[in-house]
Amino acid sequence: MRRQKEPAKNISIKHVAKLAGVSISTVSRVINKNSAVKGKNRTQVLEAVKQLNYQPSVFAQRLATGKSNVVALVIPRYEGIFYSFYALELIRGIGTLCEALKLDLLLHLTDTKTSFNLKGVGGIIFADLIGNKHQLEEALGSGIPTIVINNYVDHLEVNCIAIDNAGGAKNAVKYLIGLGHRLIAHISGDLITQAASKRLEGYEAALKENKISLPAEFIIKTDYSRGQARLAAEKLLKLSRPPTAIFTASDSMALEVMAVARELGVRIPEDLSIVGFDDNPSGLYGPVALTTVRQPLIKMAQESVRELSLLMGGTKKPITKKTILPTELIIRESCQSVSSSKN
Amino acid sequence: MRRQKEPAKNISIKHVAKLAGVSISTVSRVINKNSAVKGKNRTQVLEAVKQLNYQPSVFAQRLATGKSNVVALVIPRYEGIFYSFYALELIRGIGTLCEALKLDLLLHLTDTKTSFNLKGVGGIIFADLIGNKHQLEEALGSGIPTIVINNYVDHLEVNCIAIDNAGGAKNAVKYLIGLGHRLIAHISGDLITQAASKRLEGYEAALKENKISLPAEFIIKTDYSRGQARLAAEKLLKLSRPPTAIFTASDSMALEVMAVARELGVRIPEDLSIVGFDDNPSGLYGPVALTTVRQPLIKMAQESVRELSLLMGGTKKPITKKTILPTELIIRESCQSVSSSKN
DNA sequence: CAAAAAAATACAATCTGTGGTATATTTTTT
DNA sequence: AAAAAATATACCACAGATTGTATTTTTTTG
Repeated sequence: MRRQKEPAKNISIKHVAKLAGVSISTVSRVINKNSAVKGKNRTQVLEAVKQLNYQPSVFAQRLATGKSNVVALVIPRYEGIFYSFYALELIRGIGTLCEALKLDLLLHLTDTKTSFNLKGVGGIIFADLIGNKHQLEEALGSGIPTIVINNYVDHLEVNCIAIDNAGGAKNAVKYLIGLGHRLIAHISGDLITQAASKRLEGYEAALKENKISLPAEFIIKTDYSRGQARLAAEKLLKLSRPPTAIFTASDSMALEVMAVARELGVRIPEDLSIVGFDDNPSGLYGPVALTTVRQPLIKMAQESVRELSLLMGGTKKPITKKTILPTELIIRESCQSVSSSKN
Repeated sequence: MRRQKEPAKNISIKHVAKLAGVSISTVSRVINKNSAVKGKNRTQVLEAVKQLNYQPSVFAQRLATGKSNVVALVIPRYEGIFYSFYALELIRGIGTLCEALKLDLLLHLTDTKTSFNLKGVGGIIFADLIGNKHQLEEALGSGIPTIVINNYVDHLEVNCIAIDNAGGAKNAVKYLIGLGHRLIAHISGDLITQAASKRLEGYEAALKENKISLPAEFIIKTDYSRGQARLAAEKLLKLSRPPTAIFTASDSMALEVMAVARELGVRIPEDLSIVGFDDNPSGLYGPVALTTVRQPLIKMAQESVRELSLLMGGTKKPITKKTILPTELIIRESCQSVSSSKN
């Protein structure tokens, strides 16, 4: 168990300059623009840098240039395994690209009441705007390059990348219709979230397009929680004329529906088809693998960093860019065509 | 869609000083030590600060003081839902406390080959040392306060906080023994990880303490993956004299064992008791809730930030502190006493 | 009330870089 | 060979704070 010795006094650009026998500014030039300094001086500087193991102070650099290569990711502090997967997927995507682009990633967990400071941050990514619209406005007001992901923001001049929730939902329901289902119920998420309301929208659009009209009780609004999903499932399955298929606004709710069905002796997919949304790996662990709508999380994450780094680069004129990424229907075992369901 | 106007030129300490009619250093003193400046000057400075909405530049501060309040969390870049939960739990714990202590949290995803820079970082938390021992040594060499969590490091002078994997495993197995089980198998994780080898150790200790000796085939070593867990489960359950209980080194493997059991018609808990490790919420979603060993992730996370901030405070003498946190056995539905298992 | 002590404040150096400009040096052109 | 152009480097003024020291102001005290 050796004790680490105190590190020698920090070596600054001065020491390098002295050792190399050139001026400070020459060292600075060598380090920054490769072009300016050439020949013997350049070699000597590089040699000195290596010999002293010199690393410029980021703080001095940022102070001098006024630029920061720190990206702040602002993301809700929710709990739960489904959210964990989602959040970490985003973080991995963003983190990986930040690393590639030599950006530092600062993490900022928020809830509705956190007021944060953006001091020293060069760019901001808002994931999942929750009740914190004012934070976004503050960020925009500060002039720091900002981008919003997983929310389509149309009333503010800010780049955003969202997922085609409506389209994904519509496709899912069309798939069920294609299997012959007509009695298709929907368990929605919390409609104050954009995702949930768009998914409901997509569900309704698919029905309308196919001229299917259903009783109001076929749509049940929840807050995304397991508890409410359970209640919804029970209500639907005990209907005198129950649905033959249920589309839920999230995988977690779909799994809960499966659990309820199991308890009530309703077989999946023979008696009931289920489609979820998110493509959470949990959907694979049960007795019946869940058919679901996959969202391109990693792609969204990486795209956001790419766009942000462009904004941070600064020279570009800030054309506000709104992106919507397509989803993909992942067909597994939880759906069956209605004709074969009488087995 | 309003366009944000360019923010006014940054206001620095100078402007405040001028407006308040005092010197720059007086302003600085007001902002930092509350004591020095009093009376009218103090009031005027505070007034000016508010009026100009002055916020000191972190870079200048760090440059001047040589101190940084940035904490870097170095954590593996693994994927998968079980890891996601674990990692996000840690991140939430650390992030929350960082916020409380006014520390910035920098995230650093690593794999064995990433070489990272610790420039401008005031403290480092290593979570789950993977193949990156050299990174840890680099950190220690740099003199930056460092702490390791979820690994017990005894050969280096560094604070660490780990979980009592051996004790947790031992308790779990003792619980099974208490239920009357004697044929208890273990599916281990990747033994190059400390957690897995300690869990195996605890399993063996519990058996030894109760003078139970079992054939070698009752211990199966895996890499934590679902695939290998499946193979292990199949091998165990097809034994001529199969185990009546299985203790796995992780919940994910326990769930896989459950799936295999279901396929083979082995009832849980009637025919087979299962205990996992981790207390991952996924364990709650299946038909039978999993009995498991809970690790105090949040506590570990928060403790690490608390210790680190002390180290970063600096004045303290660096007494190396090694902490081991206890686990808790969470009893749910996946175990049954051996006598009642003949039903 | 003046002198001494204490407190408050201003000045200037420092932290470590960047970047514009002036000067010195080399290269190219005529 | 001289003039013009291009290039390399040094010098210096920043960036925005902190902090030790000198100085001024205030308070205390004999």
